[in-house]
Amino acid sequence: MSGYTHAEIEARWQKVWEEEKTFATPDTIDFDTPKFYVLDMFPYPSGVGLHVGHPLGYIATDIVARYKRMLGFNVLHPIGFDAFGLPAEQFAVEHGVHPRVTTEANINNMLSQLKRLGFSYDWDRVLATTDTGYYKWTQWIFLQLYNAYFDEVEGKARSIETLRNDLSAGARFIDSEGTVTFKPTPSSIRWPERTVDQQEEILSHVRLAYLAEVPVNWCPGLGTVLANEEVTADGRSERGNYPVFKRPLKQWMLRITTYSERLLDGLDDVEWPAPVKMMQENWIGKSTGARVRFPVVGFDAEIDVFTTRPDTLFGATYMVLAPEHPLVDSLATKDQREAVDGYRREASRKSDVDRASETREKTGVFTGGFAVNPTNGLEIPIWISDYVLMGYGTGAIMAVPAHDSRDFEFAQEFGLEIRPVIVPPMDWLREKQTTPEKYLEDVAAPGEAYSGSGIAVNSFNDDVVLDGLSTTEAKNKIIEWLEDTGSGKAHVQYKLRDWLFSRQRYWGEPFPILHGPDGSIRTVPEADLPVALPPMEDFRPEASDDPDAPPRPPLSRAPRSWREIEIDGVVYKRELNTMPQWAGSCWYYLRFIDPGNEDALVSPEKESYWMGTDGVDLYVGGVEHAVLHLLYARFWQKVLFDLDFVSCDEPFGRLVNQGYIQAYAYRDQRGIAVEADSVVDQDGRPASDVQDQKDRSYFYDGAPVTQEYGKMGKSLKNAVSPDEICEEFGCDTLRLYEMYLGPLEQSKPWNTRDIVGVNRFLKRVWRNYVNDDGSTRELTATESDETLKMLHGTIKRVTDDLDRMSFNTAIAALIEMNSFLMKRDTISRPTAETFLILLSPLAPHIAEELWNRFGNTTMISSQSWPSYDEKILKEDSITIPVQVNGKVRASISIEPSASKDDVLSVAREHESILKYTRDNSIVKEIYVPGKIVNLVVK
RNA sequence: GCCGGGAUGGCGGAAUAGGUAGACGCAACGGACUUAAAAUCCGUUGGGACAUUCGUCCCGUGCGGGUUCGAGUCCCGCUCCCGGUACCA
Repeated sequence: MSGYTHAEIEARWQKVWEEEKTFATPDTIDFDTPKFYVLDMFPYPSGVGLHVGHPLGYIATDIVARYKRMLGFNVLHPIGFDAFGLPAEQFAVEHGVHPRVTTEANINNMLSQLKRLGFSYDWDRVLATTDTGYYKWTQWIFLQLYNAYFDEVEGKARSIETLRNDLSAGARFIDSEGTVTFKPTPSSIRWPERTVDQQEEILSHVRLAYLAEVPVNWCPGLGTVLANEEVTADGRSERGNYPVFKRPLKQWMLRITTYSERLLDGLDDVEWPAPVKMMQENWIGKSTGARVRFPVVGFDAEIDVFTTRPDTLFGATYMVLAPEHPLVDSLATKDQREAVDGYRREASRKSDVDRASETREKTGVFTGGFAVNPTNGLEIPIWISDYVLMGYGTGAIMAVPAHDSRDFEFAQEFGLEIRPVIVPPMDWLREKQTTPEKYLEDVAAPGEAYSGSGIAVNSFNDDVVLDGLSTTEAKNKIIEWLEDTGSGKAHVQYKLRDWLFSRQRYWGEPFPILHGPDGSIRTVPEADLPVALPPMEDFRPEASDDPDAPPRPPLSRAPRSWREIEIDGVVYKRELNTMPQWAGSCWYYLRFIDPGNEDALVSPEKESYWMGTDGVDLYVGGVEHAVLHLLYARFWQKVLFDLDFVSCDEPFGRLVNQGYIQAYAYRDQRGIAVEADSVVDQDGRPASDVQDQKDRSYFYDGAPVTQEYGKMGKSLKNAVSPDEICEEFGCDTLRLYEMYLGPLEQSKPWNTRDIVGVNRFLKRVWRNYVNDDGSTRELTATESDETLKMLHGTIKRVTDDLDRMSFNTAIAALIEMNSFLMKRDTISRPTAETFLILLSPLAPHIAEELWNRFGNTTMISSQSWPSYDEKILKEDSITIPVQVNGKVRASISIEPSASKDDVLSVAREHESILKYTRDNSIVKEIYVPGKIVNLVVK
């Protein structure tokens, strides 16, 4: 046997690595050695198996893990499964098998696929969110959330117990809405005078986990409610694409909004891709401005609005409430009642899909009521319109049509007053072919609102004058006035909403919560955790086409012995909702550190070593988790940090998003995707051989098809399985190919045809060291200077490239070195072995095999990463280009240490240069040492 | 609309600090070996002009300007593509 038999080699070493636990991270470890925690985003154990796009990130992290081990780091490189939740459950429902069974089968299938790729995970740490030993601690964290609140005074979470003590002792004060303050305020209540039940009711307003009746995203198609993050822009479920309706339901919520500012601030401290930071920033959506109260004419009520432009208050000529606003009912006058009710009915019937799909034409109805503009005392009409959303701010706005495009459109539609209070800058006025005077006279003439900054005008009353002030100055001044007069105050508004945490599904973590007959809530004692999912034959959700049908969680059909529990003679009912998919993935990176711990979610010593101050050192995953998982996990981490369970505030210090693997796909005349595998061109050649060439037309089963290009997957029928590639070329080839495709972060096309390139490389490596008869090549003891130079140059290149995760260029360097070595008559043992070490993180099996054939009894992975010698890399002479007027005209050979004058005189004397300088004079001479000479002639 | 990211040969990509654009691989073409094919090896390969030869010159990193001795890289203005978001007051 002499050829490169990848199948046999790879199977053998995978077996050895697994049996000898080569890559297991010992439980007791030297904490003085620097650590490196490299993590892949938690995969779902999907039923359809992996395609070649999935392992892209895993290959990258595996290379880094192997590289860092050789550099002497303690490396933690675990893998596990996010196995609860909709995908697993939908798969189970579709196949009519219990999710426990399908989940287990899918995990085993995926584990064997991952093992076949030669990954150096610590297989002893594999976990799944569905393990009772795991979700015990998910439930435990929920209890911590329930028993904590966000203390505005300290800017961090504290336990409810501490708050109770502080309230009794007068160290904190609270109002009926749950605002906690350090000093008493007029609205603070007398805590000790309240009954325990009343106190509990007030505390429910501050707990980080709370039960509330709120308008939620109800998805009858899935039989469950969904988080905002799980609903697409066109109002459908991200999973399954079912319509989603707004509807009020009593649900568990997590008060993530209290962490808005911390979640925003923390982004400054992490090394993440800019787009992900941006998406989180936008999702949190911070706006600064003011809240202003407008008294309602005729009865004792005020409309509270939020505005980012309090400097335009004098220009508020009407108000608009969301149709669902609670004040609407009392505001509507007899004359307008019918119109108002009609509009509200219509608005409530519209799902978000309808609202989005309609043209943005403004609709609305006058309520008949008026409010008073607190700045100038003018009575302004109150309207309702669906362009004001109940879910943002206060659900009401002051309309400044002159300086807000939405208000402008609305005012134009209904003939409302438009009052200019800002003079736009001259540039804008010129563009609109107008002047300040003409603009103030007819503000609607430009056809749009001016919403930028400018100089305030028409803005004064007896106490305050804004006229002449810039927008920033005017804002400050009017806020001061609002606060003095009590009509408003500075306010920061966030777009982020609290996290809806209940799902009406079976396949999730049960809540450790009991409901008393009087409506009281009781937590399951820690000692009784986990609350295990009851085994159920019929676990299906009650899906329905009727958006008004009541949600019936599957657990309501669990045996009474599970649903009800008697404590001290009182019968409590268990919470029947389950936690959402994201719960388990919020903290799995902590459990990997100490997966078997039965006494704590993680031991503090191990946690502080592996998480340190910056958390996971390298986290690789898809950009699709930019807001959902990454925001939720950061939130939980911060709560656990505040409560002293973990040692760092941000869980993922460095994040890298891998790009998608894309591939050509083909659709028939009806627009239906056909198997890309079976498409041929006009000459009958497989499409995969010619797909990037010009003048090709494609056929499937004799009928013409059109070519497109997109993310590899089921829907486009263009998936390629890693199993096929491993079988034909070996997983070392697959690993190299996926990395050689281009930068990790970039999306790039899969081209099965190109794989032969890296496969040829590995075969050449093999032939270079293994003779035709299967014997190993004779290696010499000493090395030529030329080869040494090549070797050290390659060490430098590969090291630098791996440090910046530029795997494609590292492979190119190895290819170049191998091609160089193939041409040498002799190779020394150190050269050959060093080459294999450099190759081993990328193509571990062939490296281990050749290492072994050289007679080594140790594992190649236990070797130290080689270092290079700058002295060897130093050249005796280097070739540098000589430019004339910036164009290369010659190259000269110089000593690297040559002086500027020497180099320039050589350059000037060069035959090809004289041509250009003979008839001209040199006006400037530039020499960048070791790089270039440029002569400027005239 | 707004906010990000990007555009380099036939294709994937390289150029890390403003310093020889196109490393490395694929495909293509020519050649060697072979009865033949596969495999393997060698050579050519951004476009164009000139040259019998060594070669010489011009153009070229989406488009138009600019800064600089010198720009794929920096600045200004566009075009197109991809992603996110969408009446967020």
